[in-house]
Amino acid sequence: MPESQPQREPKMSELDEQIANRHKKLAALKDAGVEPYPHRFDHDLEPSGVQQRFAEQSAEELEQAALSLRVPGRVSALRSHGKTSFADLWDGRHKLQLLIRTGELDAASQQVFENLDLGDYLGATGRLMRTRTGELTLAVTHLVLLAKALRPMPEKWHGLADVEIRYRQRYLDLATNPESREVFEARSALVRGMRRFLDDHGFLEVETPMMQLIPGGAAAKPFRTHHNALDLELFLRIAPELYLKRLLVGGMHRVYEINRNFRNEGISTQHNPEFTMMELYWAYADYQDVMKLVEEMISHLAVTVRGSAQLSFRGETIDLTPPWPRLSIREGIARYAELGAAALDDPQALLAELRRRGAELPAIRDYGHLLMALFEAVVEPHLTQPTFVIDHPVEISPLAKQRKDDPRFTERFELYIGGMEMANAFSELNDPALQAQRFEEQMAQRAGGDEEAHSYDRDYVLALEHAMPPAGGMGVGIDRLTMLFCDRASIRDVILFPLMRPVAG
RNA sequence: GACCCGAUAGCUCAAUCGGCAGAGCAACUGACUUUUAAUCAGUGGGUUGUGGGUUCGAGUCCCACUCGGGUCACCA
Repeated sequence: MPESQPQREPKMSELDEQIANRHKKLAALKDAGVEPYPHRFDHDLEPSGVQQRFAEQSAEELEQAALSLRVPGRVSALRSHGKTSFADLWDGRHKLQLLIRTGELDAASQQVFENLDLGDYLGATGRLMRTRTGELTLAVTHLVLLAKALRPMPEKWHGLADVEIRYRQRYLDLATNPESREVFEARSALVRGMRRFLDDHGFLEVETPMMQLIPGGAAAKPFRTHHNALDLELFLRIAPELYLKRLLVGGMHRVYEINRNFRNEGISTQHNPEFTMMELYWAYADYQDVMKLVEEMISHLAVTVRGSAQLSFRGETIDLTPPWPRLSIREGIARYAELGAAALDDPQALLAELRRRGAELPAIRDYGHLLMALFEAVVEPHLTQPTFVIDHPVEISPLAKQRKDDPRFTERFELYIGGMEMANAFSELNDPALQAQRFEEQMAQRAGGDEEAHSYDRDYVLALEHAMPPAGGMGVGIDRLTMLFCDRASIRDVILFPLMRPVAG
């Protein structure tokens, strides 16, 4: 009597039981001489390719053609009707239905079929046909196992919804949620389109150091690392800027780089510690030229990647048709804070206005920092449609040229779209003495409590002393641009493996 | 870093006022020769994130912790 057996096995959890079942099938296959993880599979098309190529073929045309195809894919559904079964092969984008008549399979194929589980990779050989409901179907003559899945896949209908698992085990997200895969395909198309656009405009793609002695080119806290052989403290770059501008000195007059930057700061829906930036430098141009270039580039990419210059983002329609409005820092504040012209020039009035609004006060309270703090508090929330915010204060723009008509401000722009800062650009400062002076001012700010003030890079000043041509330069956040293009609220939805805290234990 | 919200079967989700922890898919057994979220009959599967507490009784209330999401701060 089974219930009287004292050594009865303890009950297995559901997951353990499913895994055990799959291991049993794996063992059965091995016993039958089936290789469960073969090295390769000669195939004609994946399911998407079959669907694409034969979409227009009628049942009669397929019957006449009597095409034999070899198609690989992951088994995503299994419908058994006794002697006839249907399986779906999935390639992450489309499925191809298999028709399997168990009586008509050879012995090896029969073994594979009897030990099949959802999630297994399969290679099917058969004749392409349409069922009486019109479904494009491969009538299988031979089956090979390409890889055995030892754990169950997420449920087929709802897919994987748990955001934590989607980020930690992105492969499950990609394997089950087509809309997630589409985001990363769009991201790839975006980067490809950007490279093509820049190449077509005579820009040369280059690579500059990711490990730097002095982390320059931006205001941010760096990650530290160490080179053993040289016993050297190094920093992961926060920006490639100063190296790319050294290339301008070297006569590479149109360069760009698309790669990762690393900033040791908080994580949010718009921030990942490593993120992708496109930076370009363009000799003999200034920030006005760069504005025209970037509005042309982004609107062009929207049309080629998304099919329209009008994008839906967070429930609003964003129109990327150029030209985009230019809004100076002071104009913006005057418009949205309704401060008089006199107050705009008066640090005390700016401080009073910040206090009145209960806004965060900057660590450094000079004119430029106060003006920017007020801008961020009152203007930024309004910047849904593409807007070039221009003419930033010199105190926060140590790498930019000053305006000739008002040296308190620089020839700089930040591009805002959908409330996100998408790009940052300026007419590049190339006067070595002035640059040295700006670095000095940054060091003073650092001493004054701003941990993220720029570092003094003497080697960069040395390069400028050899003459850097006048140039416009720009950085564009690729992740955020992808968020805009794909209407995603979080940067984690456009980065394949966002940084996550490890699970305890 | 602060605050708010969340975590239930492999997956997607229920569970009324604190009163026997459930469904669908998936798994397992069986039926079925054109289904496609196949269908039908049956079976198994839970330390309700972790650790405490209150209570006759906790998925539910309280405290702490872990992880995640969101907002703010910082920043691109």
